[in-house]
Amino acid sequence: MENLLAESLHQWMRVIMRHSMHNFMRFAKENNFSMAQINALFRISHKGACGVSDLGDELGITSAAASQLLEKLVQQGLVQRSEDPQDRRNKRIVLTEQGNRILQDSIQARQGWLNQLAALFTPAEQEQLHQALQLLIEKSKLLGEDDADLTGFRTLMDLQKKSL
Amino acid sequence: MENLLAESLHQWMRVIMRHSMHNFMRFAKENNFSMAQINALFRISHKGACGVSDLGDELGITSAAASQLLEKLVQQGLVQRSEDPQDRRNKRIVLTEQGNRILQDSIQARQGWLNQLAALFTPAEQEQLHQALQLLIEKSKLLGEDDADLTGFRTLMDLQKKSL
DNA sequence: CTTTATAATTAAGTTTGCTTAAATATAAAG
DNA sequence: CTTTATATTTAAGCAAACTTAATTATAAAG
Repeated sequence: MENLLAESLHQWMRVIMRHSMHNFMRFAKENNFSMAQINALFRISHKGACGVSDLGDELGITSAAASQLLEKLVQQGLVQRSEDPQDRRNKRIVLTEQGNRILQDSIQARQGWLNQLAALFTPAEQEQLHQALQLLIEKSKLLGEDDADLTGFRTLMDLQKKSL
Repeated sequence: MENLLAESLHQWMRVIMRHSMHNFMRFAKENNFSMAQINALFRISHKGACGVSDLGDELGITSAAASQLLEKLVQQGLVQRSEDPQDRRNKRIVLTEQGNRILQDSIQARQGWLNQLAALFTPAEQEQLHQALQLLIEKSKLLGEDDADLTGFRTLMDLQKKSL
């Protein structure tokens, strides 16, 4: 790795993944949610009120699939689906209070350990780390969500093609 | 939130997830891997040589399911499955060179943006952030992987039960 | 008004990822 | 040796999450 900070960031990411994913998946399983469903709750929460096709695009599935997914979430009382009064072809999708609670619980399941971690530091260290993280968070806002093709897709797809 | 650092950590986690997950899932989809498969590659890489049932436990599935999952990975040339000479009931599961390459590519897809982020800082900032992250990584080692029930499962399950 | 376009849903069928139960092979114990 | 236990695989079947195609409802354009 060319860059010391980049290396640290990658290392930290591995730590996060190892600690978080197991609990998160256990949470999903024990409460009978699919990853797709929880993912949908996240996206709905993040986008605010949005339409069915929008959500499908967001999740990378067809609008038909999104509609079906939503139907279940509505039946479970996690999502409210109402007509858009402006254009009645559209639906407005929002989380119910309960849906938001489930989302929060899933976040807690995934990152509850961060609270324990934070408690391990002295107040001075906490202050220093807090500032460092704020710096990272600030700069992250300059980055778009999609990395076009800096991600190594091409090489992999070539590789796959040859191996088939 | 009671703690400033904990709050920053949660916030930073949200940033990481938002940036990483979309690219990661797109990677999986475009290259025709399921999450289960990539997850398996991770676990195999992390545990080193291990048996089929071990892997199943790790992934939270039956050994039959693990066997089937592995069969596909073997056919794709990503995993090598050989007899354990010590106890020939056991299989030794290891990544092939190609399997490891796919794993690395998937990591790149997920965290390639971290390189861009790192490049946004001055050398002095990079040094400061590097040290902060190393502090976090160090302390993380003191934490177990499972959080027992600090994760809020109980409250959620009660809630679910009532709503059914 | 009639046509065309758009948003969501429904229907039908496929694939995937699991499960349990049965089969196979090896090891360990009596 | 025979029995019992363990590790993996195979077989059969099920449920979830998609897909495409058809349907319904509304909006916008001619």
